[in-house]
Amino acid sequence: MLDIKLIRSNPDYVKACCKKREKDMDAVIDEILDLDEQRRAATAKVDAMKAEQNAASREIPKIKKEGGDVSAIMAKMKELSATVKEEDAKLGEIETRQRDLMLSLPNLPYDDVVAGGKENNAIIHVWGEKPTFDFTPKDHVELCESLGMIDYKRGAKLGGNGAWVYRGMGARMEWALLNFFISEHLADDYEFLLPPHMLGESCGLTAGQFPKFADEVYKIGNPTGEPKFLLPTAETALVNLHRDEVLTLEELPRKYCAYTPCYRREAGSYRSEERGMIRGHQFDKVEMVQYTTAEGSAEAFEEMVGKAERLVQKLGLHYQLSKLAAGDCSYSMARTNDIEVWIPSMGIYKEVSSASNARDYQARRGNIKYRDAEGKLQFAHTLNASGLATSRIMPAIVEQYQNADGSVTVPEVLRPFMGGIEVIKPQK
RNA sequence: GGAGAGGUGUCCGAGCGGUUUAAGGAGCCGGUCUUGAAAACCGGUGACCCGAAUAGGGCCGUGGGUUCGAAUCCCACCCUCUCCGCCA
Repeated sequence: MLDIKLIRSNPDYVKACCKKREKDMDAVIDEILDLDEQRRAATAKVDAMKAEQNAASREIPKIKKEGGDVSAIMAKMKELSATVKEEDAKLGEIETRQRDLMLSLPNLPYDDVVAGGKENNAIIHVWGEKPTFDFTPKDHVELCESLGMIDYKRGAKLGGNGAWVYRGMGARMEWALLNFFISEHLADDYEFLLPPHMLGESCGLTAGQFPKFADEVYKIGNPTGEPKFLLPTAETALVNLHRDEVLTLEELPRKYCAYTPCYRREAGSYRSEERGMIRGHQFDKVEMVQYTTAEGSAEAFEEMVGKAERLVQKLGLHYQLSKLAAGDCSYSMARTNDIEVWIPSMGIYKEVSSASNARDYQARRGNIKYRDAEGKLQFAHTLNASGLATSRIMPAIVEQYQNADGSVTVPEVLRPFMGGIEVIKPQK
């Protein structure tokens, strides 16, 4: 959520920022400002009436005690009470509408984030080189099947389209990847968490998935009580950890990492080129989240990008680092860098990590604060970065590390997590 | 799933319709005293909205309701604890 004071004082800047993201929010912003004036006027009116009620409430017992007659004043107050109720309801409607509109606004991109969509993304640097093969390389779907790593057919039988079963060396490698990532984060003093996968509505609201992207998560209806949803990323859980809390300066930055599957509907986004596990409804990811001070978030962002990059480097995978244009940044984010790994069979780079700085956007939604050096309350900054998502790392590994005989060499850093296995050989 | 108990300010805790502007502690900050500290005593100590304001409003799990007036009464929901049941 954005600061209403900023929208009030500089609506043109906010409008321009939205346009950088290719979102025309002019009408919404104008309505917010209009509602804001209505709200302030209505607040003044209602508050004045309530002050009168309070004064009468103090008088009535006094008069009663002195044996006076209160029927007249009570009749008058009854009338006022009805008016207050009415006006308060109107005010409530204005507030709700204003809040809904506020929640629908995207985060404002940093000034150095360029305008436009995907096509304006810029490559910051490229690491490693495209592997070359003196044989005809196979794609990951074929490799994973022939190596008995992934069972797509039975995955579909169990979970339908976009589901697969890791098995044998596939399951071993998946588990090894997750353990490798976590061990690296532990070494960097990130606290390891395993959060619940079913979250309450307010988690989605704070993270910024709701209301905008409510249709893209799996909802879990219950016969009684409030509905829950399956988290689309561990960020949704981690960023809610300190919701409605005041953190102390000493405990910032807070660094967390968590492993969870990510559940996404991916409605309508499946393309035929995205075969195999490039885009699934459930994939595994280790996520990093930091809570920082306002001053500390820029540095934290660089740290997290660097950490994610190092993971890909240690795996020896060729990748590129991109700085996303405003329109391609996540809705809640002021800045996003993507790490995209080379998938030889597709001839393109695919995102394996997205690192973003939300600044105070999520903190405002979730009321996450800290006390600064002067003792004043400030909204915390939240950042997140995948570290990493496995569902594209494994295709990249099997394709980039494949050998002429159809085997796949296991990246060295994973071997300790796979019982020392060096090569995954085709099954007989 | 059933029964019971409970959710109050940074923490503990009172409060059961109108002297509550949320008692009383503890903690924290400042002061007095002291060589210094402790103790004792005195004063201060919340987040939010509106506003020029030291004026007002709102906040006692959340949302409704009753009332001239609700932390206090009623309803629904959420959460915690205890016991029972169910448990691939």
